[in-house]
Amino acid sequence: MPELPEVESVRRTIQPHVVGRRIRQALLDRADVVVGEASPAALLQGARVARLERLGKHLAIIADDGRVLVVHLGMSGQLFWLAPGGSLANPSHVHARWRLVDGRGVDAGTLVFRDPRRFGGLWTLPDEVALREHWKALGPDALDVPAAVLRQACAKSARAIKSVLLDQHVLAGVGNIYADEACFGARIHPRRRARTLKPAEVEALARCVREVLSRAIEHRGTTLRDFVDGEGRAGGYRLQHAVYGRAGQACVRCGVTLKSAIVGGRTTVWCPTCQASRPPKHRASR
DNA sequence: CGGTACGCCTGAAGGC
DNA sequence: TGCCTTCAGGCGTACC
Repeated sequence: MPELPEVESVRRTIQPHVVGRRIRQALLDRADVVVGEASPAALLQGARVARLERLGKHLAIIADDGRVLVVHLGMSGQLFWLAPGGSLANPSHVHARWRLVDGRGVDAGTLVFRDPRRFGGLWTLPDEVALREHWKALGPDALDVPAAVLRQACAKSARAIKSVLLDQHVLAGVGNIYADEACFGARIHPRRRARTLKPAEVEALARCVREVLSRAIEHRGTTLRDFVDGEGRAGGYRLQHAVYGRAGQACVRCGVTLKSAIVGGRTTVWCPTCQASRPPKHRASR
C-alpha cells in the first residue's frame, strides 16, 4: 500500500511527463472520488502543470494559475502516466484521467488515477493558501523528520510507540509497513509506551524511520499487490522487509520466530528477542 | 487521553 | 470447481 516511499516514487516518475505540460482535458469517471469542487476547471483542465509537491503520503499537483489538485492513493491507488497511444493494462477502476499536451499542443500522453478500493481520493483546492491549510494537520515529512519532533511527541504520551509513528499529525508518511520496519531497525518493541523511550532510543528510531524510507525510495517503493509507480512499474522493495509480512518466519538478525499481534488496530510483526524491551504489564507494587 | 470498533471498498486467499 | 468467509488497510468518526 502506498506510503511515503511509494508516493515519492510516483512523484519522481510522473514528474518529467507532467510538469510543463498543459492539461487539455480532465475526465472524471467517478465523481465521488473528488473532495471539493469536481468541475473540469477544478480538476486543472486548461492549466499548465507548474510543479509537483509531496508531503507524507499526499501528492499535490500545482498548476501555473495557482490551482491545486491533491492526490491521496489510499491503499490501492495508482497514479501513472501513459504515453501517447498507450493503453491501460487494466482499465477497471479508473476514476480520473488528464489528457496532456506539450507547448505546441501535441499529444503528450495521459495521466491516470486508478483506485480499486477507493480509499484514496482527489482534493481540489483553489490555491496554495488552501493547500497549506489542507496540510496544516500533517506533521513534518517523515523522510527528514528531526529527532526533536519525535522526542516531543513521545515525551508525555502513553500511547504505543507504533501508534505515534502511524499518527500523521506527528509525522507524515509512515504507514504500517515502515512503522514495523523502523521499530525493528531500532530494536524497539512496537507496543512500548512512547514516554518510556530513552532519548537515545528515540534518536535511533528517528534515524531508522529516515533510513528505511530512503532505502525504500531507492528501490522505488514496496509493491504488495497493486502499487505501481508513475510509469506503471512495480516497486522492488518487498524482498528487503525484515519483519512486515514475515510473522512466523525467522528473524533475519537472531533467527527467533517473529511474532504477530494487533497494535494500534494494525497487524504488527516484531522479533520477541531483538525487540524485547516491553513496559511492565502491571505497575510496580513497591 | 487513548484504545477500540466501524465504515468505506475490492480482490486475494483459505475453508469446506 | 465453486461459493462463502475472512482479511488487508488509511483515515475519519463515534464511543467507552
